[in-house]
Amino acid sequence: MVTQQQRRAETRGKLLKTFRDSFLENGFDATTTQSVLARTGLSKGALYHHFQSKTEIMEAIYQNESHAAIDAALAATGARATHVDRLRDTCVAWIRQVESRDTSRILFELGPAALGRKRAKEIEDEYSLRHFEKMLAQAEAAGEIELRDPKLMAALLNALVGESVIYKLQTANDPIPDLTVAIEALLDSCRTRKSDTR
Amino acid sequence: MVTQQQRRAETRGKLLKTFRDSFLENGFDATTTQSVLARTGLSKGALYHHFQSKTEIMEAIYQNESHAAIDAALAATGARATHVDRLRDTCVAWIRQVESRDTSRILFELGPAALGRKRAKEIEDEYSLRHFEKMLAQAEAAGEIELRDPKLMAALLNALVGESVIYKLQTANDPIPDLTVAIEALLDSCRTRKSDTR
DNA sequence: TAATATACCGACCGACGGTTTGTATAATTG
DNA sequence: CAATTATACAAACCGTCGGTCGGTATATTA
Repeated sequence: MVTQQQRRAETRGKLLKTFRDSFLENGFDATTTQSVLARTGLSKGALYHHFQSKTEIMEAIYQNESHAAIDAALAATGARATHVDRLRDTCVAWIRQVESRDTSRILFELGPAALGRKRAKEIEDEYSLRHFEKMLAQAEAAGEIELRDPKLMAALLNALVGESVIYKLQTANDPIPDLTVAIEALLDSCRTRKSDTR
Repeated sequence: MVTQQQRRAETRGKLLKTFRDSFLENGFDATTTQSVLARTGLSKGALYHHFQSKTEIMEAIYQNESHAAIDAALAATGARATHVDRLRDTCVAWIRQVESRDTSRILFELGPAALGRKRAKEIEDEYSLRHFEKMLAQAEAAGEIELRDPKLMAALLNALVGESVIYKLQTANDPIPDLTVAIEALLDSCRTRKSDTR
């Protein structure tokens, strides 16, 4: 006998996975509930039993992907001499891990298109931006930097990383060398005297 | 007797304006062809006589807005001592002019939602990014800076400005002071020795 | 003035996201 | 271990969307 919990998790997972696959294969516009349901063998009843709307599914996919990407970048960044170093290396790790384009397509195409740029940004802020702010706060607490507007600095760092991902996807060029310099420059601009070694 | 040219321009303009107004009032999702046409008093026939698709209208609106915003920023920036100074001030002017939120809502909400982030970026690149690249090229030609990857630098500048606009819209804070520092830092990082006055 | 091209109307279409009613199966209760 | 209830799903159905198409009135051209 199959328990309901098992069925529930299985069906929900299948729906999420099939939506994600369909988006990556056919793009957002071609990812209709009907076509996805046909692929799963499930019906509308199943879909709207597990989710309230198509948007809710898209949010779930976007959120999963966003969290996973950040976690991976953080995991790829070990201990460093200073918080600023660690912050910079996390940004670089973020870019470097974008080898399979799937993650970034979901973050930069699916998100804004399906949820609107505003809502996508909210979800992003909940997690990704919080990490930037936290790392900046740590660096500030350690006396490495001094920030007038920490939230803006976090947003600017985030923008640089995001733009670099898009750049990496659209051109064949490697943005990492220049991005490293750019981030370094940004962080230098708010370094405190005592830690400024130049 | 009314000439066809007059009618054509008038109707086309009315359609564009009403779509734009409706988006700003009701958001993208609520801006349906039917509701807009009801406001104009025109019919579907008229709409699809002047435009091939709803997307084509959105592109036109987005493009108009994008060009106008850049032109305004450039116009607000007079002569400066160096090309780098002028570039920085153009960025600041860009932000400063975002007082009526209409323009930025169209650039940052309508664009990606209606056209997809990819297409929106293409349109942006055609004009906005070209200007950044040109100004960077001038600065480089004058020996002020030295660039390994001019396209990336233009994209990064663009990202900083874009993010600041969003920040300005979502918070009450003024991003200009910190943004100025950030841009300055970015440009400093690729300054040539001879012009480095620090 | 006759012929043609342009501007527009409005009924119509397929497909979309979403709702609702019905049913088999698992979980709970006495 | 029945009887009842809650869960998981099926599928017919609905309103609305963007878009098409044949027809008509007005302007342009020959």
